[in-house]
Amino acid sequence: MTVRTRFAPSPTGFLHIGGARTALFSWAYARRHGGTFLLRIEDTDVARSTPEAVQAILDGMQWLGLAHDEGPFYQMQRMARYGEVIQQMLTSGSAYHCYMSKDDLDTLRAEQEARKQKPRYDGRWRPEPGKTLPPAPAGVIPVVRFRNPTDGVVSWDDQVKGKIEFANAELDDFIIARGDGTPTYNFCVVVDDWDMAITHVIRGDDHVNNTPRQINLLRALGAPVPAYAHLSMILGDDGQKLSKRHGAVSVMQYDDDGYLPEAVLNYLARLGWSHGNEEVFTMEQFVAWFDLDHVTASAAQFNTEKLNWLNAHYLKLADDQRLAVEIHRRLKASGVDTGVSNIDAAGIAAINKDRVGNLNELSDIAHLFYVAPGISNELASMHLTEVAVAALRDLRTRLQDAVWTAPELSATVKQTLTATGLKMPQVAIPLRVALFGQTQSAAIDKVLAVLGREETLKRLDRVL
RNA sequence: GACCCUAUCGUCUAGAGGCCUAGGACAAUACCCUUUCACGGUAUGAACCCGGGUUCGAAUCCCGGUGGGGUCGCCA
Repeated sequence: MTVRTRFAPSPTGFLHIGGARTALFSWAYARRHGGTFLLRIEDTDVARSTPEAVQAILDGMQWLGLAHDEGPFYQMQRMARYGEVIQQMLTSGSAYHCYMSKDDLDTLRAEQEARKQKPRYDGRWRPEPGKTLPPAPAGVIPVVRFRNPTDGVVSWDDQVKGKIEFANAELDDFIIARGDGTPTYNFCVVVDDWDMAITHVIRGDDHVNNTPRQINLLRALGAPVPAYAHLSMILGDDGQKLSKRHGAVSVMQYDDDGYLPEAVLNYLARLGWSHGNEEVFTMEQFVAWFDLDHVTASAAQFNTEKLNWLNAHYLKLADDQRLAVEIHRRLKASGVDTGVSNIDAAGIAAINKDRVGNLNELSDIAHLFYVAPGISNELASMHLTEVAVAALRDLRTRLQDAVWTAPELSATVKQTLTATGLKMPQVAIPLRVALFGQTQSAAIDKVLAVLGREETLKRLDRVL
């Protein structure tokens, strides 16, 4: 049997971190078993679905590098098929028309809640042997309800949570088609998973309660029941649940915030899944190791600090040319023209990538190379003392004819040390202030090498 | 309220009855390295929710409690 998994978001917003992990696990499971991963857009909520959201989801998936093998399928394009199945069910008696109005339904639910009961449809239009149904009210367009079994239990062996069992008595006859004929979620999912031959449904925890309904539907249709794996939810950094109002952000926000996709992926993989003590691994390793047995059943709290650590780790490993592209992109976005200078962004990346936590910090440093920052009075008076300026003057003369490589520049600075009798920090710090308006930078010889002779002398002359 | 799920250091987790005086990672703290800030290295502190069982033996199995979460839509 070929494994077929799917990621089925509804296009009512961006791809957030929880959805991204669900997609990642579905993708990995298919890859792990040489199967097929498909993307399905569940857009039957016409009022809330937007093309922008579809694009946002596609963008997020692409940024993460989670490629689907089939799709994207759009449920709105499958209406004919849904109508056909509904008609079939109506004919076979596994579904029926219900003329109860929304108002009556609301009243019924309010009464049930007042009695502290579980709100549910009371089956008044459900056909039963020997039961006489009221005459269909004129002018009312009925909804279609599924005739759910009333006895027994429905259970499945959840691939992450173990055996889960529901009494059919707990389930009511849910609506599968609205008054306007459009099918509803549980129904579409079932028909799609069936038609698309999905073997493993990997989805969020919030669908556990839909599963017994979907299994009953599948059985009524005579369709095979796939394996289910329900992933527990991801809580915010503060332990609170993520919501639109609180903490739920688009995966693209992580791009904006300077995270590398491989860091986000590695973090997400490790959030709720483990492989012994492995913490840092490639996607190839993840795919080779991934299994549902080691997915945690309980909710996990998002930890930005650990993500930051992974991001810093992957930054160190990242190719300098790739980082150069990121630097240009980010600087350009903040209005800095990097074209006027011949400073090599890859060089900047090479000497700074192991000192920063994210791409934005790297870009901020790069900014200092492209545009000479001002020097605050405070720093000037503290570091550009008479002694320091004299040393810088000495250094300037030597720099004039120095061979412009880091080792040679290091030697040059040391000559100034010898000449002035100062210690390295006594020269290096004023030099940093003169060059960048701040006291910290990467190793000063490397910095000079990247900044270049012309720019270095120009900046030095400002303070001499 | 009903139903369903869940519970190991602050956080993510290892752990499938003896290997556990509970391991790793992030974070924290200390020290080392050092041309500043970082990086890096080393070390330290830090947890099995509670109560009953089962068993020679339980973090691991069972029951109950408590905490947390999910669902109860003509949303998905």
